[in-house]
Amino acid sequence: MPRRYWLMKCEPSAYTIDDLARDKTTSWEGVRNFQARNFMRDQMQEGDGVLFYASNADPSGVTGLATIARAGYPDPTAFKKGHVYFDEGSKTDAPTWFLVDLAFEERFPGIVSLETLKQTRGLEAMVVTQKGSRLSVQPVTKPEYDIVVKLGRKITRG
DNA sequence: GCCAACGTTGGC
DNA sequence: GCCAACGTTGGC
Repeated sequence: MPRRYWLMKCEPSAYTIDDLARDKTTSWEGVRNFQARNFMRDQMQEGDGVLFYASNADPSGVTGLATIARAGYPDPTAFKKGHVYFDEGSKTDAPTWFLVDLAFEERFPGIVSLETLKQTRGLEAMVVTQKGSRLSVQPVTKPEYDIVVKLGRKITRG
């Protein structure tokens, strides 16, 4: 299985690339969307590349890189009664929700803004640049990933 | 804070 | 199985 590439969104008020740099690894808990769940449960493999995307930010955009440190496994927060991510329908013997672990890889010197992504040739088909795209876990092609990495390392400010 | 676009739910 | 109503996402 060749290495795959992904984009994962998070609001800065919840978690940032700096938090990940500090923590080294984190569990991507709380995703409650079936499409995103399916990617994490069925397709993500250890070592896959991740574009870390800050949504609802100023500006929104890719702030760095991570790798998948652990492939999909049941989201423990779904089983915790009283937890914000608790889901009564998710049973330990038949879990509804899954997550992956991320490992910090790189923090870009600036943000590759959504506007930049939209204006960059080769990224026209990226899910995140499509109008109304709300999916928080998205597949990214290797050419797209490479272009964003190049942009991220080049950019000098947010 | 607004609101368009989207996903989910539930009545029928 | 349709679809209106509702809640959420996320750019602006």
